[in-house]
Amino acid sequence: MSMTNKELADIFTLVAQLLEIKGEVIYKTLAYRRAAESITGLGRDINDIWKQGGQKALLEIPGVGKAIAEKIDELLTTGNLEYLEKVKKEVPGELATLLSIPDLGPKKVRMLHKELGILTIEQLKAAAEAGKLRDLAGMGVKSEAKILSGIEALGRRSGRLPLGDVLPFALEQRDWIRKLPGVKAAELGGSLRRMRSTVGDIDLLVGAKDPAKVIAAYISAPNVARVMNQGTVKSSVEYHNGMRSQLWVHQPERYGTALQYATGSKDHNVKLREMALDIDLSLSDQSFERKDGSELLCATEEEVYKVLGMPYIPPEIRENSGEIQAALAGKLPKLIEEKHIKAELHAHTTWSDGELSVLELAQEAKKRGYKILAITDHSPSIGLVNGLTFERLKEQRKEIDKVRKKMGEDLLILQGAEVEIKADATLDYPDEVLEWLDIVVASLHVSVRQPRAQVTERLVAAIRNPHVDIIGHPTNRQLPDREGADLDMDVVLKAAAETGTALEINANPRRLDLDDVQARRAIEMGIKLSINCDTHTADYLDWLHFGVATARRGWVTPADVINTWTPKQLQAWLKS
DNA sequence: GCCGTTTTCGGCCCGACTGTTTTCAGTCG
Repeated sequence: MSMTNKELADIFTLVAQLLEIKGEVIYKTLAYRRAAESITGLGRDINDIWKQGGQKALLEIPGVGKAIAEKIDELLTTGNLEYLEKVKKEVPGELATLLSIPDLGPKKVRMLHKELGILTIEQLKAAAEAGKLRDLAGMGVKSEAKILSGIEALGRRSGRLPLGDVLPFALEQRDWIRKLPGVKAAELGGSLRRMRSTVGDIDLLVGAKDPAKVIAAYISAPNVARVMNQGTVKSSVEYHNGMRSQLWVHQPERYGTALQYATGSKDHNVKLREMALDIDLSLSDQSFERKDGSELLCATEEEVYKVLGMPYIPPEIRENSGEIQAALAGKLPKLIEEKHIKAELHAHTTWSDGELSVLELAQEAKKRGYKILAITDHSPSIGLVNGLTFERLKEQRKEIDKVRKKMGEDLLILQGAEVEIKADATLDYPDEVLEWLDIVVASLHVSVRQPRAQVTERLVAAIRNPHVDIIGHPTNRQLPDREGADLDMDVVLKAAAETGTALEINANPRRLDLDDVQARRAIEMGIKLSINCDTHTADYLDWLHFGVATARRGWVTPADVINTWTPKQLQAWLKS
């Protein structure tokens, strides 16, 4: 029985939800949740760990102990989990879906089932409309209405959005708040600040002397559709575009603990709080509180980490995945920054489906301080994008030569191609053409749904071709919904490590492919990465920061990325 | 159910807001 990490994690999440509804001790449900999250973020196929080391190897996964290891073993062996079936006899599995309704938690779900026999969202809706909920213990007219509007909201909202869809709007809101009178500081928090590839709500954190004034302005902003919560410390709103934000306001002298808290991740924060307790301090978004009740205030995040004996940890890696240990040991990586990038190595022109001429693209690259630009138009097998035949490649070279003369020494222009890895695992150009090019990016666009072994073998064949320098957007995923190819990443990474082929982090916020977890594994294996915008118009180059952020989340340093190299270094690497 | 340079047993993060209570429970982040 083969199961993906996600399928496995979903099962443990379901177990956690049902146990919660059942009223099991919270720490047990927490344990299942932690295990589920850990398996999701593992970055490697759990089947491989299991096949190689059996149940014992599974214990190496954080949050997985004896009991859960046994259950993983059972699931991978039989595809079933007896324990889950047992739990379902006590708590019907359907009840878990009710938890997706806002403001409806395990306790209320249990009561709704016990008192009214409600199992599904439809039944709940009918009961609420019939006014049957208001008489239940602890409920009233308002909670009834809230549940109804929550059910409606479920249909409207589609969960997490791609980072690229949210960040520009969120930054506008942040900057608007920064200009409010009395605001000393304002920053994004949560998964946005950590630059996760998808985000839920917008978290805003403000330092100001008069919180009431800030909150009043926030909830009455012109783009606010409705106020969801309103308090003296925090409030939340929904905007007309359907996005939601929540805002915390703290005194400026407490801004450090508050921002640290609001940034998360939750697991990272829990770890910090545990560490604080070890030195008799209780850490909250307000302060460090001593045993005698006195407070230690932090106006900056740096101070928070200093109190705990650590250097500042960049938000992108605050996931409790080793960063705290690294910080304590003085071994935090010096993460890559946008300014380190000196090359765009994946760009399309009007010769295929780009909108800029070779000259215009070169001028854009120079404007942004780049030293190297690779023109990598499509190969011919993808009909729609006007891919180039060898004849047209030769014509294109003439134009590139002209632009080279014009740009002079300032910009090294390489003629390359984004060559299609075809469904039969061959490349769309013969070796003679690939050799003739200065640089070759090979990518998957078609037949991505092939079975795992087949699609993996396709990619490995491309990696092993000596003329291929970079694998573009390796999985071809599209956020938020289209899953990438079902690659055996262990095999892919091993091949890339052996051949010295670079793997791309595509900076398009709909792609971010490789993802952060895969990128981290890649560099641990010594694989070089290439961060590219896959430029089709000038705007694409503005996406670089998304690619850099994904790399930072993967602990990537400038030395891991070929786009940081000088022209000389890059040319030497291409020759080798 | 997991976990351990003060523990293999006894812990396991902290606070705000809402709606229902008349001092609190549930939910959320």
